Amino acid sequence: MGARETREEIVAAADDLFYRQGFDHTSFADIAGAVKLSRGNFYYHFRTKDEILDAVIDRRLEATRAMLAGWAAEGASPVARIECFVRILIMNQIRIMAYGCPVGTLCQELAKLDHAARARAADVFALFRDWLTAEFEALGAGDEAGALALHVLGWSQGTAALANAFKDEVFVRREVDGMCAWLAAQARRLARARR
Amino acid sequence: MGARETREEIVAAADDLFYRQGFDHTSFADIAGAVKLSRGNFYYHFRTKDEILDAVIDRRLEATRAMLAGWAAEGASPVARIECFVRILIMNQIRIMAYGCPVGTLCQELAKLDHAARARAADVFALFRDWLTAEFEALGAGDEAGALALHVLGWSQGTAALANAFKDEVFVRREVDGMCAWLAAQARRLARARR
DNA sequence: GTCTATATAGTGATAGAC
DNA sequence: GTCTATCACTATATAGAC
Repeated sequence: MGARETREEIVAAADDLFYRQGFDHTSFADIAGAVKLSRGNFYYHFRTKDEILDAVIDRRLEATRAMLAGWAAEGASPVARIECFVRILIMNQIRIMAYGCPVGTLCQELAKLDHAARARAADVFALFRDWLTAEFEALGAGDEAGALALHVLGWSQGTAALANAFKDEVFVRREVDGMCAWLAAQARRLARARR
Repeated sequence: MGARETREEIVAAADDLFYRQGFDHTSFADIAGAVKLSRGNFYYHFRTKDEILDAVIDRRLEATRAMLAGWAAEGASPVARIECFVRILIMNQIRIMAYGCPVGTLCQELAKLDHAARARAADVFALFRDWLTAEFEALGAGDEAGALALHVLGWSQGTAALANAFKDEVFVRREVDGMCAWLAAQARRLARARR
């Protein structure tokens, strides 16, 4: 097999394992086993664990950009597009209840490890923040857009954290509905202010 | 030194290290070093790492009960008492920006490790949830109390998660103000409904 | 590009002297 | 109650054969 394809298989497997088991708790042997490679051969593709982490973060940044671009095309209005973001809590509910939010949990783990890649992991959060900010600007939020974006992002993070701790589907549904209602209220308020 | 005191020193050191470095990443050697014990002697006090974790969770449960009891005595009204909870985001801001919320991060790590103590770690969350629920009931929220409690708890979790990722003090301040304003609005709404 | 074999360091955990 | 010495295991990482 070509080195390029093998490398990508490794990164995909590492991405999944880092999410489900955590970065520190996932060994080279785990990843090598998942792609059916010997540990020796593994080092031909990646020399250090930090190199794999960098590649995984790159992959997540790219996947996030693609997802955000998809929502931008899918939603007819800023409200509809922001609702796409909110709904990932429902769409990924089972995985979130089991393993938490992939973005938030990696950031938190790297913070505890005091890892050099900590800032790059937070860049995934920044992609969401900037995308949401642009949508709130399109809604006419002006200077307020950044604050509204962080509020929605934080709200969804908190919902994911408690979904993981309590495994309460009703809670998740209720918070998502609350977010959508809040979003509609903000849209009305901003529309009034614009007149 | 008495075994009791040594044991408590170990648990206090482990509590701190588990918070700052994570449970899995903290070794026996780290804890033994922090309390200036040899690793051999260490095993006289705790036979397994899971035993230390159990003791740390017990300690956190006890500390949380004491804190909640303190707030119950301190605040003159349910709103004032719930504001005590909200303000821990400000009081512990520096540590939260560095290491996240102690409760949330331990729950998330144990979830990834698929650790047996996962449910007991979530019990600390449950203490906050039940205390907040009782306060919202005192505010006249009735059946709604549990949902309002989880909403505040989730909001503070999300704020802690993003505070850790972005280290943005202005954001934390703004969300805390937002929580207090939301709380006041809920109190007004419930007071109206009671009339 | 893939493998086996191996070096080195750290882990949780135990035994037994003092 | 505290220590040193040690065990079995796993981790990252390397060397070199094929």
